[in-house]
Amino acid sequence: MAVSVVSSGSVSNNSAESLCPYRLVLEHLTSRWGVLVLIELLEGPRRFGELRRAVGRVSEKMLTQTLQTLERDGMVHRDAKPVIPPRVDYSLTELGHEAATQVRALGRWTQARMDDVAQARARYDAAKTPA
Amino acid sequence: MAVSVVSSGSVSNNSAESLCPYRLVLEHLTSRWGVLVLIELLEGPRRFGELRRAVGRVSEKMLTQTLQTLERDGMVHRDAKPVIPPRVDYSLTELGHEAATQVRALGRWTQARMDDVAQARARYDAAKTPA
DNA sequence: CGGTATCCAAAAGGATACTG
DNA sequence: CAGTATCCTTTTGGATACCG
Repeated sequence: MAVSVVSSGSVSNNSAESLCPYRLVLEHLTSRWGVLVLIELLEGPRRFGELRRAVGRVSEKMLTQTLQTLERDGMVHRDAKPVIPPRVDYSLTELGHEAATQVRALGRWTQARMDDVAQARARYDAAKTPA
Repeated sequence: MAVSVVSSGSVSNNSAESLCPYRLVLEHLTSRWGVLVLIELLEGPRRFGELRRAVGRVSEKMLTQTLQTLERDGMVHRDAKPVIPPRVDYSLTELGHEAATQVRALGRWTQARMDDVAQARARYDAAKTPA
């Protein structure tokens, strides 16, 4: 009856605030900036500034936060070189590589299906606004 | 240089507010309640109240919003029976079934890897708080 | 039952300034 | 360069009340 990823039921009712732990990790992987960081890192190691430019419009705060979360979850490896000026390289761990590959697959699937989505929306909107 | 899901680069810089369209759809699929609804519907059609109980602690507002978004994107089919009291069945479209399958796969992978994540976190936290 | 509408609290997110 | 700290705006989400 309830939603579970593993068996046929039960979401493992998230009491109040905290959802089941895996849900939190999943949200990190699929978060707005997490997705883009993972996909970019799939191309190879990147410096902080490179990621910033690659991702587009991220504030330093959010990129930092995203990277720290992914590092803590064991998805991203942070290599800070003790030089002046500072140089920090980020790369995927093996775990992160597995995750990123799946995230990218879902992203690609979505892109490939955007025409279907657009058509569905057109139908939906037309039905809603017949006037 | 920039993150793209399709080629080797470019996130397709999201100018300001709106991200590229596919990113929005991806966020619908991977949203807090979207994930749980898709996974539950993979088990079969569900009524509004059934989904509400299965997902756990969702407000009516959020479940309605989630279902409407997924319906508009063509992932979910809504079948409202004209009876008293009202009865509405939700089910996955073919598109939604494809999406849900991938979402569930990512969810399952995450669950299967939770031990690795926990260990990574323990290491990270230990390194941060050596005192 | 299956919603919609409104209001309010909480969290996410960005701009700016500053540091090692 | 790669952050951290602070402030403020925007978005998200829940509680409540009401409707068909």
